[in-house]
Amino acid sequence: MATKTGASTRARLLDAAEEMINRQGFAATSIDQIIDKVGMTKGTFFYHFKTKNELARALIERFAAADQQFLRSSMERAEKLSDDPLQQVLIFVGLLIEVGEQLDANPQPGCLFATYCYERGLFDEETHRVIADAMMSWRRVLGGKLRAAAEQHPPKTEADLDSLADMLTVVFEGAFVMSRSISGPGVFAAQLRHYRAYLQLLFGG
Amino acid sequence: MATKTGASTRARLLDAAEEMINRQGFAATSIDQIIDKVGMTKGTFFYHFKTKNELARALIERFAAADQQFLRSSMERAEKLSDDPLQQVLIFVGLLIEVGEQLDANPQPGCLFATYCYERGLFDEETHRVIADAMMSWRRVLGGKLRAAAEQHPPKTEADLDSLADMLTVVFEGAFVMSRSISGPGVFAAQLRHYRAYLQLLFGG
DNA sequence: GTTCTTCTACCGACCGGACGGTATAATCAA
DNA sequence: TTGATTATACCGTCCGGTCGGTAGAAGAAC
Repeated sequence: MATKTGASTRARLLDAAEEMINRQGFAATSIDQIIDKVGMTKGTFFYHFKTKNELARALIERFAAADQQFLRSSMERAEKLSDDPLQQVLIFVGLLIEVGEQLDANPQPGCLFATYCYERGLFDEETHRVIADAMMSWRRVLGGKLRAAAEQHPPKTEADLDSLADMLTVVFEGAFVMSRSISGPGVFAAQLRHYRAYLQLLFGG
Repeated sequence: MATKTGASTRARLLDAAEEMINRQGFAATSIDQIIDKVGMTKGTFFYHFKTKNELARALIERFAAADQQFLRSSMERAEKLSDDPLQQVLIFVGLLIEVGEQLDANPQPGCLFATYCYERGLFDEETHRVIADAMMSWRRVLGGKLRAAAEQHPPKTEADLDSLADMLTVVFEGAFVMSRSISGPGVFAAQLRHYRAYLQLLFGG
């Protein structure tokens, strides 16, 4: 069917672009390189994307959608496994540690959010907003849980719970930089375990 | 004096390049843009740097040297203020929090290490090694202190001290991403305070 | 059931300009 | 004079983007 091939062609372009942008950034990834990789022509590319920057937006929207779905499904899983908000958070971080272990097995894991934010000047406001919204929703979901947890388990130290929620994102993004810069085993898993240990110590275990 | 102007010319090129690379990345920063900004010509640029990638290496080496000096001087200051290794670490992180507050006042703070690692494919092995060495020396210096601290104050939980040292770098780099992506006050300071709180809880205080 | 039209999907030659880089002359202090 | 430094003009390549066109499926009309 016509529509089917069209959709898969678009997806293949997005896949190729994401992989190359991950390695060398957006500006250094030319349209020629992308179409060469998937064996298509320029006409095809510009049929699916009006400009290179529209590709960028489509990419980040796809990435953010997957990110959101992962956030929600992981939190739902955690909620099914315990009724205590603190335990839910710890299980949630535990699920992320599993993902971290997969990332650690990857040769060069990358996050499109970070890639874009280091070439920030190239993208428009709407693209920036997609990234900001994604991060804010992690803060909202995890922050809400942390507040519920704090009610039942008063923290040992005064701590701002929004920035504590942000810290998960911060650790994740920082781990990307470190795992790319130095070759060592288990960066993500180790860092996320520290974050979990902090939560355990803070809320008392 | 000839040498003097030469040196300052070179430095001005490096300054301009760093600022623009910070905003839009390396690939998207053209030599023409750099020389326009400082009001020079191409001949001048290529007298000082054989290629664009040599500029990249000079930039990262200058950045890494400053980073190293900051690491050593901060640790020395901390060592003068206390004899207890744990207190030294906590003071050290406290000094970083002060730096974090300055970064938070900045409109778009950036770290060249992270910028390069998100355009990794563009740089040669030696450039990568400069970054890896810098991160390793943070691990070495802070990790050493943490081991000394752990002897006198046994940690509440089993914790790998190298990755605990790495966590400072991780938090720092992650905070760059977050502070660029969402506009909110005090990202660096808040995140580094969480790191310090973790250390305090872990080693008991 | 064959003609005409329309639509999606794709192709590849081409354009102007920007890119990294070079060649070489001019300037100037010591 | 010499060597460090700066200016100007230029080169070939690659860049993002345009454009005219093709193939083929799906209707619609008769």
